[in-house]
Amino acid sequence: MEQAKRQTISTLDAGSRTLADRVCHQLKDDIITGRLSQGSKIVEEDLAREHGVSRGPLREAIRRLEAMHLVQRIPHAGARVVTLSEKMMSDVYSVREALEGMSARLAAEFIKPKEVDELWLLLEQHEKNIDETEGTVYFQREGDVDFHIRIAQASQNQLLVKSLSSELYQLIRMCRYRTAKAPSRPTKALGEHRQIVDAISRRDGELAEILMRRHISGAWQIARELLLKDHHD
Amino acid sequence: MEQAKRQTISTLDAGSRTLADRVCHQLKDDIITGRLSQGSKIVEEDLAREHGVSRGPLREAIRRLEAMHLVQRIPHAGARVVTLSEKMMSDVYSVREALEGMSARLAAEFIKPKEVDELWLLLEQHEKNIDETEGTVYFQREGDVDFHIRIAQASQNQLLVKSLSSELYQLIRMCRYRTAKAPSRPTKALGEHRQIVDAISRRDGELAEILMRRHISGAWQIARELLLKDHHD
DNA sequence: TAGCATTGGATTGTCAACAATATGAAGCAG
DNA sequence: CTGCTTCATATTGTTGACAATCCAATGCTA
Repeated sequence: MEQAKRQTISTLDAGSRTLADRVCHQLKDDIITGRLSQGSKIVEEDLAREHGVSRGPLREAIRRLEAMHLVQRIPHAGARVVTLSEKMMSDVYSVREALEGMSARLAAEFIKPKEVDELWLLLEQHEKNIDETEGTVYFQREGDVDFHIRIAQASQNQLLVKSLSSELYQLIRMCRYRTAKAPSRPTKALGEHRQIVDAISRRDGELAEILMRRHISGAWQIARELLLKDHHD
Repeated sequence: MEQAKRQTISTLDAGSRTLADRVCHQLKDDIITGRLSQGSKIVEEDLAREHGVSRGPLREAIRRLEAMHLVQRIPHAGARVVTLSEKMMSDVYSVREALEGMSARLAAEFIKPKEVDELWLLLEQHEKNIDETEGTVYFQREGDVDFHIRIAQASQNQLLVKSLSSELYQLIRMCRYRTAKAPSRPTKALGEHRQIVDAISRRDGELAEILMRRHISGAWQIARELLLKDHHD
């Protein structure tokens, strides 16, 4: 009954037991929100002083950010914040499509009854949030990520969960942040989520995969159009 | 004309510019070949002394191995070599299927004419190697990895290349090492590779993806049967 | 003036000592 | 005898100083 405490994934919690954890968490947010601008160079000593830690923990933090694809590092030459070009974002969505498509397929095969119930419950909460907040879809976005992560967990594939939640998740958040001004279409997304859960609960893996891939590739189309519009202003 | 020198991926070359690079490379091989047995605990100071470096570079090496999913680390509790259970291997092959399926699909869309020629050339060399070595299929295995990496590169998706070659590649090698006693079926694999390249060169992404996924899931079936047999001896 | 070697400064890589934390054994209460 | 507490030890986390490397500005030569 106390396994819930141990279950928290280290990359998600902010309470961080170690200095490197805390600095990594802060830097991660700084990069995603743009406080550390894209392409800017990272100087270890400066950042270390700025965050009140030694270079050791900071180096570890940077290495973890590298694993999240948030910084690019070259030996002896230093690290730079990743530049999120349209091409890069396209790459991210492609990988997402592949990984989450497999997620949905496996989830249909291996999901536990309890997890199905929890998914339906989650979607109900989403619907309420949409009705209440109407225009303010920020919470919906967080919930959206939650939804996708839960599907991955339902697949019972630990490597998939790790790849998505630890390695790709932050990059996805960064993409979202750039196209956050979108009016979005939470209702449509919710409907698609429902279809996916429905397919999964009916154990139709093939359909679940197709729906999930269409869902993600659709999201990319919307995001892409937004980027093009931004280019024209 | 000198871009070829710079093109070498840091995670692949053994000549390593930094101590952490070299130690990481050595540890990686130690884990894959079993010199560091699965599940064994990793003590920083011991390994550092053993490899003639300080704890600093060794810690970095371990963190990189963690990013390759070769070791699991718990704060303040230390790191252990990953245990490659059948379930774990199954997870790896599922992720491979998703990622490399997308690779093939994108390659069909974006591959350059020059790369198509190089792929056909590669397959010819494989055929020669099979004829010459007959039973000794070790080189084929190396070449096989080369084939899959090249498809990823042909997809023009940098994230895909990185995910496969840096993060998953070593885990795949480790799986292979466990099922290496297999008589394998290089000729059959070669035929499947041909089909895949054929589909790609005809720009049929959908088919290329299906063929690639079937190819990988087939390889897993073979490997799985081998594991079951091993269990019975 | 253009091109190249040199050198100074900045930045990363490496080291060894110190502090914080967890693991396991021993002792004690119940 | 069992379960908990306490404490010693081993191991990881952190720090600041030192060495190796790279980058750019400077001056020299043709």
